[in-house]
Amino acid sequence: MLSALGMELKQNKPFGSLEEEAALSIARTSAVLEHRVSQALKAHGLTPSQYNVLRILRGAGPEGLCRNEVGARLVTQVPDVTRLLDRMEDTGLISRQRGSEDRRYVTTRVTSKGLVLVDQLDQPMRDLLQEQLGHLSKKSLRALIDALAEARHKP
Amino acid sequence: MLSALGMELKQNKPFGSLEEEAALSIARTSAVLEHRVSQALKAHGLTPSQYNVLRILRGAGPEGLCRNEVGARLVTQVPDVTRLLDRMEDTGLISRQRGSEDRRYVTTRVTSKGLVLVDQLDQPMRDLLQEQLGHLSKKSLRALIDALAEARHKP
DNA sequence: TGATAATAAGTGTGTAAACACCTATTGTGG
DNA sequence: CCACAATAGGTGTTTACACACTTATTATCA
Repeated sequence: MLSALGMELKQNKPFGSLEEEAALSIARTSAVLEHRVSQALKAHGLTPSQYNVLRILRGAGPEGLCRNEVGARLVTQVPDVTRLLDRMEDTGLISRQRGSEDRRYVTTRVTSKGLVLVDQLDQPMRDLLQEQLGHLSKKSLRALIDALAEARHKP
Repeated sequence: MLSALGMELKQNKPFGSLEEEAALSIARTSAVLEHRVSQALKAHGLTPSQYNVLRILRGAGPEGLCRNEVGARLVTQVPDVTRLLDRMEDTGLISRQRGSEDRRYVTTRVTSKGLVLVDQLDQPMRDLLQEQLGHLSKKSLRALIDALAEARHKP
């Protein structure tokens, strides 16, 4: 008997191990969920990373954050935060200001335009999340979150 | 008290919902795992998608598969399978042959060079998988796989 | 049978990712 | 104090992604 994922990928041989099936399940699920999010954000001219930045900067408040802090808080690491922020500055969603005491730092802040956009996206994103994962029980979600945390933290 | 993921992302406010935490956990875990795989494959000049193609074509055997079938079996969908295969044909890992009965089809097969490479990668990839997920119990893995399958299949 | 739909594959183009390398500024120890 | 490491940020370039559009071939059915 084939696993659910095996059938999805038209695979006609079983997985080599539970670990392999888990790894592929994680990758597959992430891709499926992110694709939907990406589609929803595209209507507003945002990529998932850009949306993530907006949320991070909204959370940081008026003091803003330096580039590396933004990068560290991204759910999905991107190695080129500079140009990610460049693009967002070009579209007026964020502003950047070179520090005065320590001139190495550049403080990044969300603009009012960016704030309006991210606020406006809260409800649709919540709805999308409910549509995607709302059918899972609290217990399933908890188990999922815990198992994933365990997977990320090697002993 | 903060969740584990919350601390990882230096987030100072709790998640809005369990669903949100689950979605971010999935994305985060997938990114972390794939990054390691990507690093390991880079030494052999492969991307994760290319490695996936090699495994798919090895599984398909000598009859090969047409482009769309390869695309359908990819764990992470890519909208441009043609050029993914182009690059692999350029590096001699796969071969392509226009069909004779139905000339719309192009059959893609793994070459002996590609086969050697993918065979050679089996053990290192198994080792990496064990390193990443080997510390999870069978029960945890099963729970994870099941919860992810549930997440992918909306009611 | 012949217009038309459906299927398979490929192309063009703008955008973003990935990686190594470079510049500017500040902190530190001899 | 000054060489030098450390930190913060940016640049250049190659490669890959994503989307819409196009071509080629076969199936369908009025």
